[in-house]
Amino acid sequence: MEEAFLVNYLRMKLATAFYRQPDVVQIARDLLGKYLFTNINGVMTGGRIVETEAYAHINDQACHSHLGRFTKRTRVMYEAGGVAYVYLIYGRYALFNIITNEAGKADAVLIRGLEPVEGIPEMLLRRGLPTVSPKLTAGPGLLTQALGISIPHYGTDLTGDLIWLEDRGDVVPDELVLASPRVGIDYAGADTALPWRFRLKGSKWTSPAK
DNA sequence: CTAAGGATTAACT
DNA sequence: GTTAATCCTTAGT
Repeated sequence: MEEAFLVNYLRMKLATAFYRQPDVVQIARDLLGKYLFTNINGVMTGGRIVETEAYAHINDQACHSHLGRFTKRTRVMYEAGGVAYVYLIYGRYALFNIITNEAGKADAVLIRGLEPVEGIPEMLLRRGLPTVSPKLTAGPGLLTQALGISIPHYGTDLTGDLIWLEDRGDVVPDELVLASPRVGIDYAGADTALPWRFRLKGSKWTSPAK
């Protein structure tokens, strides 16, 4: 087998077919072990996804697009799967979500934890940290800082060369997946019991939140 | 443990 | 048009 082919095979960029699958919960689980990269100002940074949460447009009050809510902020959620939904929370932190499903079915997966792999010196610089620790990328508002993702990346096509995901042949077996209720959504109306938060068992790069 | 921070949104006039 | 409450969190006591 040609080496070039092998490298290509092991580093396959996720295509629209992946993002447009109908089951957002399944996608959230399958994203564990995938790799998220950015190439901003010619600097590549990225890592392995170890924590996600699913948000569905139906039967899910916690989802920004629930019951067809369509506003300036939620507009991209209604595009076909494979674009970035970035929004600001608590006035400070950008959170990165992947839009899934077909156009009009506004599902999303929030990326909450990342194991740093590529461009670690640049990530440290962006985070203002001297050494590598879970404070680098363990948390949804932290990994966006480390990767340089912010509000202007709202709507970015995830099959392009700015922000993208790769399957590197890393398979996470079910026994290493922890499914639990989501974080930070216990406000009026949200179903806090749904086990739609997925974590890689034993990873120190999952978010510290309750 | 708690304060911070600013956009977003719903609820008003 | 305006106001007030809210938030898929983090950093710092």
